[in-house]
Amino acid sequence: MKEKATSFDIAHLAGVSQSTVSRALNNSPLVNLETRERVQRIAQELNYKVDKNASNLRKQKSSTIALLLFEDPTSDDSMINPFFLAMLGSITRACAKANYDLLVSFQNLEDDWHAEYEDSNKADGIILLGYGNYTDYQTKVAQLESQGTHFVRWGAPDKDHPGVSIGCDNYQGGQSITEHLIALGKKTFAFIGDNGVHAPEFMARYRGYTDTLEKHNLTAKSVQRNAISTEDDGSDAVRSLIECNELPEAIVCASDLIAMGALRALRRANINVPQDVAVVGYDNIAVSAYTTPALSTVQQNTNLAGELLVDTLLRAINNEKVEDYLMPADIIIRQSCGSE
Amino acid sequence: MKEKATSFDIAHLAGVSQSTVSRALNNSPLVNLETRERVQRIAQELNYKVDKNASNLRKQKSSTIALLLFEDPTSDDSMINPFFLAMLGSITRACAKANYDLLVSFQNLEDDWHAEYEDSNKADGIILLGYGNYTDYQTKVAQLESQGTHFVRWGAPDKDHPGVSIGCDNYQGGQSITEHLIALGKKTFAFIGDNGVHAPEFMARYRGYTDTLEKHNLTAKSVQRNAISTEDDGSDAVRSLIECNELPEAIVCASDLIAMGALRALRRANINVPQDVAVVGYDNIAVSAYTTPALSTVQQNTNLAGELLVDTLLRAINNEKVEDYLMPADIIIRQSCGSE
DNA sequence: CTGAAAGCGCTTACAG
DNA sequence: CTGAAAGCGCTTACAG
Repeated sequence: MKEKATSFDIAHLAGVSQSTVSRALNNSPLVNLETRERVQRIAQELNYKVDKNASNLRKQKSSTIALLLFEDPTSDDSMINPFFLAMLGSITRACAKANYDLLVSFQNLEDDWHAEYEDSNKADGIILLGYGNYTDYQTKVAQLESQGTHFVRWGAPDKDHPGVSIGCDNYQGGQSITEHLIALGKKTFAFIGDNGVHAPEFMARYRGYTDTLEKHNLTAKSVQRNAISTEDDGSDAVRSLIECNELPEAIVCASDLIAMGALRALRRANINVPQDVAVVGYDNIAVSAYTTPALSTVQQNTNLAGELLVDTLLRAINNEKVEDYLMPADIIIRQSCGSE
Repeated sequence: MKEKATSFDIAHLAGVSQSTVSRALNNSPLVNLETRERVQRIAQELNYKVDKNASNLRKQKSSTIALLLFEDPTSDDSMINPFFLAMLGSITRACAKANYDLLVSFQNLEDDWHAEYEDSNKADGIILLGYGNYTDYQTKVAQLESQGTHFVRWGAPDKDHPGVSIGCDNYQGGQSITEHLIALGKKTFAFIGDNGVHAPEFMARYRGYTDTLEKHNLTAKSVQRNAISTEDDGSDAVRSLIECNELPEAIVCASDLIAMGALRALRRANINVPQDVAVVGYDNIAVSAYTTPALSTVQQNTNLAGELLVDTLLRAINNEKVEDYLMPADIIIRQSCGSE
């Protein structure tokens, strides 16, 4: 195993100064074409790579962005929400395309994020990804902002929220799927999911749902059940619906995971979906295509989202003006709502 | 937004030299307790963080490991295999526990991995994760080794393979699930999955399967169909089984994704699982618990795997002796094999 | 177009 | 226990 080559080694071999090597390797137009090619050839032969630490230290930037995945402390620790995993994939790809490295880290909301702002040195900017309660981490985000850290957050844009947000139009998603159910002739509804201030995404979906019902004069027949976001929560909520004799014609779930639980509880109670009751979810996670019946749901375009997040952050890093962006939500119709 | 503080700023405020600041911040026992505490307090007040680039450059290490996720070029580009996603989660957590950062990057087998050895500067070691053909990337891995790069690979340990491998016992997994089916009284079998040299994991599962059949004198009634690893492959293979009138009592799939496709093709052909035919998968991806019927499968313990991978790599980085490790595979029995 | 020199912010022998 | 100094490997004004 040879010592790792430095730019001085190349300079020596190429018969030029180390400055010229650096310029040649960075494709500076200042350097003579022939010299540049010679230097690059030698660098390749030696399998030389610039030392990122040195280069970053000198340039005072890292060409790296950090992804902070924080999970709601109530969610199942062992399994990451598949939606975030999909986002992670698209973010990874978007970073690669932009020639940025991606540092990934999981955080709990309670954690001391200091461990991560520390990344202001290791990363040029931060992507914040996770559902959860604004107010819980607002102070931390505000601190990021006051430190001048560049960051973008995944979530519903919100005037009160510091920094830039990219999100999916949860209100419109809730509207669209509810409109679809109404068009299918459903008259009574239940919504399963937290509609409180602690889950703004869910709340927006809920508002889209209730506003649409209201528009069609169907509000009176709607009930709502709380469920955080796990399968068990969904199952419990549906069981309670059954026990209270409040089972409606259509159940709108705030997430696919909740809908999985709802389907399970209905199956156990020998209630047929979609014949007896229609069920819809939200997120279009991979599983939703494989349930029986396959779940109708609302899709957030994770590929687009990843690109948008990375592009926006990169523009922010370059001190360009960046703005919130709200992506449209698309409904995916499968069997669970009985449209066929 | 203030300028970022440096160790000199702290030295100035604390009335000590910059060297002492550095030592105090690194908890060097050399420095007087009182001085150390004063320095640390001031550092905290200024929200000072050591510049990782400078520190890494000086120490010539990065406290970062890189994860190279390479995907088989034949697999569906848009969706990452959920198994790898689960691994990614556990690796992320294991890194965090060890106070290492994780750089994530996706690679195609065709890619020039140079872009990543480049990480020898940015990362102290590399984790290689992905199914696929050894021979395809063997030269690249050999090059990693010859450069003295520290790396660990996820996959079946193999004497011919350069470097250290951590993997799951695919042979034993194939055995266990086949034994279970035989115990249930199944007499005729089909295996769906590539059993060639290009997919060593699948081949090991296949050998576990055939050896077990042989042990029970059931070989004659076994057929094998090729399928790379996607759902469509599994569906195609089962259709062909049906068309050729070769449908057995039990179908052993080399992966859960293949099994998903198998279930779909059987449902379309109005063949009942598990009454008419038993189906089992491999991987225990999240989806497998939600199919109808729920899929019996073989689990690789991703949490343990992530920890093992990180621990082993870290030991390799410290130039400790590291060895291949083969994790046991556990069977997960659900409804699709008709045991209930 | 090229070179000599400064300096990014640390850590760590070396000397006291 | 502490300080002055060197140096990690680059990039980039500055001067020619």
